[in-house]
Amino acid sequence: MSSQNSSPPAEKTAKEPSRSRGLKRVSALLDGASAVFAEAGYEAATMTQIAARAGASIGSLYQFFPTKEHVAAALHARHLHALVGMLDLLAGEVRGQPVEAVVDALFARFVTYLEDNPAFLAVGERRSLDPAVKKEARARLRGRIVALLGAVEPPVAEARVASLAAVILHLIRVAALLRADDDENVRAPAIAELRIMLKGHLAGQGG
Amino acid sequence: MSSQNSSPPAEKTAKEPSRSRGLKRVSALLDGASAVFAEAGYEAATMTQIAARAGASIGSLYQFFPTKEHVAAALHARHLHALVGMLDLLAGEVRGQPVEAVVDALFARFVTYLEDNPAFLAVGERRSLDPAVKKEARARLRGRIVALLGAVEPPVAEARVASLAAVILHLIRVAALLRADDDENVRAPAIAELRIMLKGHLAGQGG
DNA sequence: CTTTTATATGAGGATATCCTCATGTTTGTA
DNA sequence: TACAAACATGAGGATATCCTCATATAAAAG
Repeated sequence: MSSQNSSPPAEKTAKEPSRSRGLKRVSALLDGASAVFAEAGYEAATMTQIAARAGASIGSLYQFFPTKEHVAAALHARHLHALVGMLDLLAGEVRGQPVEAVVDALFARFVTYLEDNPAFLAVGERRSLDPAVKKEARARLRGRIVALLGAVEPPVAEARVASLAAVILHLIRVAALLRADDDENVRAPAIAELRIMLKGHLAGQGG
Repeated sequence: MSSQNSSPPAEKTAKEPSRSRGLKRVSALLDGASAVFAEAGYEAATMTQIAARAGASIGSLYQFFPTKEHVAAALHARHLHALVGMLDLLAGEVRGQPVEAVVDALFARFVTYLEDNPAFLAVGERRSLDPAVKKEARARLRGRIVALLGAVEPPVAEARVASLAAVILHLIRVAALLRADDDENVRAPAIAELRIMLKGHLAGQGG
């Protein structure tokens, strides 16, 4: 019924660049894709736009990414890698600090990242994304939040760490999306309310 | 750059049905659109699929909806109307009850509605939706939640009703989306955590 | 019954997108 | 330098979607 879908199949394999020129090209192509996906969303983005934005020809784009799906997948992986790295770095910085401080820092950085890289949400929530991949991505991020909560002093009740991490991850997305949804009059108090609520909840658990 | 977009323009006007046969047809067409949008999302849905699903010809579809955008707009309006009606009904039922009960009932019905009508989220979050329309829709729904919170006993602090409503509306969406995102092991505890958090927050405000 | 208006239908025009491919250019290497 | 392999390029084929339109039927009006 549809032309360019592929959940289980997608037989084509991406060709990896081997020379330095190819590496730069791929990077530029992903940057271009990032811009286009952010502006138009995954489905409305066109391969021609992406190539143009990267200063490359359409043929060059297809040399490395045999499908638009492959572009999105590569971008998704790239951002996931960056995010995980960021969270690991953060874990080192805040080890031993109280929950409130840790969650504050986590919120601040994560939300900033999502705002600065809207393409991540665009490719991370596209309809064609394999649900298994999506779940695994979420699980990875949750895992890092669990690690953050596990190194907090005084410690959080072990039993609730997992569900807390899930809730926090969702709230972060809400906070990021909230900026676009409502206008300033609604948004600022709502974000404040969100933080107060979460902090109150955390205070009740920990100590 | 793109073929079927229209944020400000969209000059074409939809023709309203005047005979009973036309009314039925429009209803059937919207039902078909609902099913297709829910399964494929707005962008991947095709007018041919919608017409087929409604048991109508493609020409008949275009008779009443000159554009796919018009179909989505009509569906959006229809669901908004239904939701507002539901919330008004609920307001009558829970008047004078404590916050916790009201919020529980609100969550239950709203989330159920969103789960039963996934097309509403599909058309409500499509990229081509005019931001002004989106904001207005959110404002309408927030307004009804404000009304609900205003008729609670004992009363909630007036100053926070607005931001509470905004937060609740977002949490409802999270709860609805959460079902699809994570698997049962994560999801159930996360929803429980969300409710506990919100209730704790409300208890702290009200009495 | 006749006329007029609303509704029904599906082939096909216009367009846009994904992707291929034959050919040319650069880069690394022997 | 000479050769091979990686990379670059853009015209155009295949396809799919949106939407139009000429024509046909049902239903209300006169």
